[in-house]
Amino acid sequence: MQIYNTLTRRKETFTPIEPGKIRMYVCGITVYDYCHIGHARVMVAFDVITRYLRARGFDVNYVRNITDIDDKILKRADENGETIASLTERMIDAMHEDEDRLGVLRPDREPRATAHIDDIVAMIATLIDKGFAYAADNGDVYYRVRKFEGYGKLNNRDLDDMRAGARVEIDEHKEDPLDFVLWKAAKPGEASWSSPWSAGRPGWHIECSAMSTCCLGDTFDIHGGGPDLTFPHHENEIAQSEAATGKPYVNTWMHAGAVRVDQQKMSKSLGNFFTIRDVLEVHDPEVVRYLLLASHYRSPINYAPDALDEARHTLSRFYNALEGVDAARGEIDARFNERFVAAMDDDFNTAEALAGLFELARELNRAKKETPELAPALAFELKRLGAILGLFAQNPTAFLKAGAEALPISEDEIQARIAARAEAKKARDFAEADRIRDELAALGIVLKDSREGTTWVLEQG
RNA sequence: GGCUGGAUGGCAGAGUGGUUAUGCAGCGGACUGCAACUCCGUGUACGCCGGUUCGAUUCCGACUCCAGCCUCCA
Repeated sequence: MQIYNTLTRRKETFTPIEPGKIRMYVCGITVYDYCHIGHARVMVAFDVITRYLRARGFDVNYVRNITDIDDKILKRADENGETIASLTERMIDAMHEDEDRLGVLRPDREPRATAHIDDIVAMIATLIDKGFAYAADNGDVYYRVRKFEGYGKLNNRDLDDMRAGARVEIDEHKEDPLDFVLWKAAKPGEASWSSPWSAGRPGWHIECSAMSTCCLGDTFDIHGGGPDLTFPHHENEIAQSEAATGKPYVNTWMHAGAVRVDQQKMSKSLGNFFTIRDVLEVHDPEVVRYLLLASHYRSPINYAPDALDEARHTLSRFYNALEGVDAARGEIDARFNERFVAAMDDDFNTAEALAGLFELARELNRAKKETPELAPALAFELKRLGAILGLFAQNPTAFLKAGAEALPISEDEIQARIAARAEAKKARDFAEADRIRDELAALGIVLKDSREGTTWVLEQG
């Protein structure tokens, strides 16, 4: 199996530290607002990665943290006039609701920063002992970046090339402008925890070092996250953890590609983001999931509402194939599974894996009319492989009729119209039959005739 | 300025040193009363300029353009 490693900037053969077991940490979100499509991409990407690794027989321990204390949280809670706990609990619940709807399985553990203050303080103390950190007289603790030899290795960056302070205020408490904060002394009235240096709160980077090490050990297999975390967040994590433990931190670094809007990165600071819940108001969660999986997890994708309409249309092709077949395990050509596994083994190439599933769907459609006895096994295989991507779990008819509850006409009335059309057809009154069909089509109801009778679906996309 | 990526047919999007990606749309055919669904067939696509090679979209170099990181951001 090959995985692209951000650290080496190439695909590498993946070998777990402990045979058969994979320890994976992914940076989760800071819970001060609703999740947007960029978050959804990371969630879905690592969900599929986890599902596939498990299907491949690995015992995966998947940890994704929750940042529940930081400046943005303090600010937002203050603006809202609510407590930090109230804000973060609301946002954690919302995040869980969003990912459940997207079919994202929960990580095995979701450690929260506020529950690991002791571990964080202990790691900072170790870094001070080893000379990699220092307490300033304002109560802050900083990491001494130039002391760590490998600093910049994840981003191929040289310390002397960095424009220190070019875009950020230089803090006079720092020995070097590039030093970053490990512990932040609280201002009067701010939430704080006691520490040997001051009453304060952890810096952002240290929590991930502390929690990942706590949950997964000094060295683990995979560390993932969004595209904007490589610098400084992950670079700083490496500096903290390797300085503290004296061991390599992570073997494989994985980063998802950005979600763009109008060719610009979707981000909180640009304000050009779509929240997951807003998108799910108008689109089936599986359609959103399909759209994210239709391109490789590392490529940038441009988010556009039209793309979702097309994704719905495309996904309905699979459901059309699955409709009317009772899937059942059976003998099947091994090439479908082989192509799927080969694609996923090659750095989780979901686009190529899906291309293979389209071939399988075509084979299923062919079987449905030519060799019906083969259809159940093909449908089973399609659903089995789809499940590894978290797709095709819905009832096909339900998917194809999704949105029907909003129609101004009931199922019974539609059936009555279909029966009337059948009568007209029988009487060879095609003008009347077409009139009925057009009338239903105006509502988005598409009729599908077959030897077994007429069924209907809602217009797709 | 430094560092990463990317540029593929009408659109989306994989991939490959010489042979079909895939999906949508289009075109032709089958099925159908006509359609829809489905099936069959159908596209001299690889930013630009050089180089390596028997042969490059695929490797190498220059160039142009796009995006990301260098500040909080998934």
